[in-house]
Amino acid sequence: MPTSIVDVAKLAKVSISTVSRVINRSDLVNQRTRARVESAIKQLNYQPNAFARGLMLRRSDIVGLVLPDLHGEFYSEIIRGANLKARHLGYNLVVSSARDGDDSHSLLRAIQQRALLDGVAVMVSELTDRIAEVLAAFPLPYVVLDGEIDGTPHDSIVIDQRHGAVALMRHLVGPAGAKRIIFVGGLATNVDTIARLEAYRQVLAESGLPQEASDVYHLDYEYETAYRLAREHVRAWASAGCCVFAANDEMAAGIVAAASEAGLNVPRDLAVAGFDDTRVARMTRPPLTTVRVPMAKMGAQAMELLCQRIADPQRPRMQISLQPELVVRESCGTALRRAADQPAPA
Amino acid sequence: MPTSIVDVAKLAKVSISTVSRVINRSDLVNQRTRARVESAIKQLNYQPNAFARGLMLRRSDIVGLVLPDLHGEFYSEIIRGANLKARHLGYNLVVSSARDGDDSHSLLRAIQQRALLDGVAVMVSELTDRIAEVLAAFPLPYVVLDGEIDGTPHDSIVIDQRHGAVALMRHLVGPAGAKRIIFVGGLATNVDTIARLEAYRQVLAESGLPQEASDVYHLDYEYETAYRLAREHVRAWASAGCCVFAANDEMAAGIVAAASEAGLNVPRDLAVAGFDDTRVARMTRPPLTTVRVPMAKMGAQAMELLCQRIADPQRPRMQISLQPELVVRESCGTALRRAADQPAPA
DNA sequence: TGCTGGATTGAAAGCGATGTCAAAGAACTG
DNA sequence: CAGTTCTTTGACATCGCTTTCAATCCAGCA
Repeated sequence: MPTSIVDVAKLAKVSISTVSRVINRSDLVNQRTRARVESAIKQLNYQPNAFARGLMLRRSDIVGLVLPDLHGEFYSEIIRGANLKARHLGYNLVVSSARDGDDSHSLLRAIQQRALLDGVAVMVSELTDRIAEVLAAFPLPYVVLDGEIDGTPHDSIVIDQRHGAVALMRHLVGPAGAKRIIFVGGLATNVDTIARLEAYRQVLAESGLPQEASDVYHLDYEYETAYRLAREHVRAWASAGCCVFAANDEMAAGIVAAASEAGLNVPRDLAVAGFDDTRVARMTRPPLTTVRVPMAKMGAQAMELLCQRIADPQRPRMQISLQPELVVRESCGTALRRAADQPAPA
Repeated sequence: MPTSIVDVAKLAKVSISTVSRVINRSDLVNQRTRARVESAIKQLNYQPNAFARGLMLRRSDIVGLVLPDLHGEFYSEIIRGANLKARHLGYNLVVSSARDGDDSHSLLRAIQQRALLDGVAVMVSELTDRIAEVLAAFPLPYVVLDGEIDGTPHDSIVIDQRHGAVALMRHLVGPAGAKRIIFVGGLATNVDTIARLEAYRQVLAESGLPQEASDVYHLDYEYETAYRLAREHVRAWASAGCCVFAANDEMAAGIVAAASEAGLNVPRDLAVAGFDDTRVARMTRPPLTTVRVPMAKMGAQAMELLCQRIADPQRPRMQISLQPELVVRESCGTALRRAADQPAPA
């Protein structure tokens, strides 16, 4: 029922080839003919059929971004960066989330089955063997976001978490002058927690601070949980001259809240640091010292890499590593300050 | 280069018609033949070409969701609800954001131009004439999210903000016992702010509380701004027996923080209410009384409506109105409590 | 044996675009 | 004016699938 190229051709009294040329801005069509065709197109409100077009061209100029979940700022930052870059590169971006009653495996399959995309960037919460397997047989150009840092056989963008966490820890033992550091992380199996915990241990070791197993807590990345834990410990921590390194900003915020309620002054009595530099980091009093993970950049780089792969499927795989950045705010007692209160550059 | 239906047919020694039947689970193909074809498909790792398929079927089973922006929890909630529902209805959902160097108009155009979608749900920050015009000429089934409540010529889902704000205000003047209410909103031109402010005025009027122009502040929905404002006023507000109605949770959180710092007890000295019931609402001490906007539901309803429209393009337009829900937590002094601390049902 | 009819299968006609190639004029050269 | 080139146009094959529609096979039946 919708108008096709044939209708336009008829109305303009030309062949479909000519119409096609006009659409694709080929320059071998006469000015007057072009005008006639264009007016016919307008008159019929004609839109080329994308399926037919894609069938011939074998491309849609659309790339996908699959995230494990759409909650949280990380993801919207990634999307923002990816979107912008994709558009610069001449692609449209569509986003899909994997969770919600469906695991990433089956999502990949869905996309794979009816791929109308030229490529996808996938971020998975865990790069399991199953998923790796699916990817290996993936019929589409793809890149992996935040994959493993060591020789995966995929194009990927990785964040050097370890590096960021080390920087933060060094700040705590250095300028912030911690005598003892409490680590509050997520589950012990969580890859992010693992990386951050390793950095924690490394810096404690290299600076000769005490490493007590009881200084490490494994929670669930939630505000409320950290708040409850802190309520029981803040006084003890404060009197022991501790700093707290929370593995994300939300937990750090919960700890700051508990400390304030206990009448402690952050950072004087208890310094607290977070991780991720999400919106919450600026929503505590005082705002949090944290580590900014360059999410927007990650999205952008992913698109860049993806488009290179689309352009040249033979190109050898690449891994790009991104460095997080230490953001010093008032929650860790120090004179150091940085012009870091602006949103990350796109 | 990728395998096509012809390759499968050859390998299985059947015609492409038969392969097609197997793919589409037609039941008029012999068991043994089917098995042969299926094994060939597996062996070749064959995936039907989605363009060719779409060209014939005139559908892709993919629907789109276009949001003005992907920041914030609203959006992820909408996406969550929409995703789930879309899948139930047999569609895949892709999401696109409109902002970021591109206005929604041009995004719509992009989608429109190369539509591979069966339909879209669009949410625009402002339903300007320009956009309405684009929509009117839209060649695809679509629904509008959070459009205007009065007779737009589109299928749309609207949230009855007014209703929610009235419920909250009545709670403040009733159980919370406010003598005077401060309104902290966004820009005076913002549609959300306008609706909430109207409710504010209405309830003040009906309950005979004072309406001072100076009790209404127009900020920018940001935590920091509200915090700064509150720092100057909280003591005065508290001693006047005020409640604060902030037009979103972030500003409410900023106000709570300022009050706590000033040594005031929330809610005893100053009651504060927010709006939206975002994650932040549970990240203040005490947690915020607020209004939950049923975002997930909105997404789901949008998909439902969209799919109905796709199924029957002739169906008359529909408007669906969704009611927000008052969520009472400790930030407004009251004995009233509700089982409202769980995440919204999907 | 010859027919009817159900179960399978294949041949071929699109779907709506792109792109190749040749044809038709127009313009230019000798 | 014939021959050559350039510009502009149209015919038609093609992409990979779905979907008639007809053909084939074989059982059942008179």
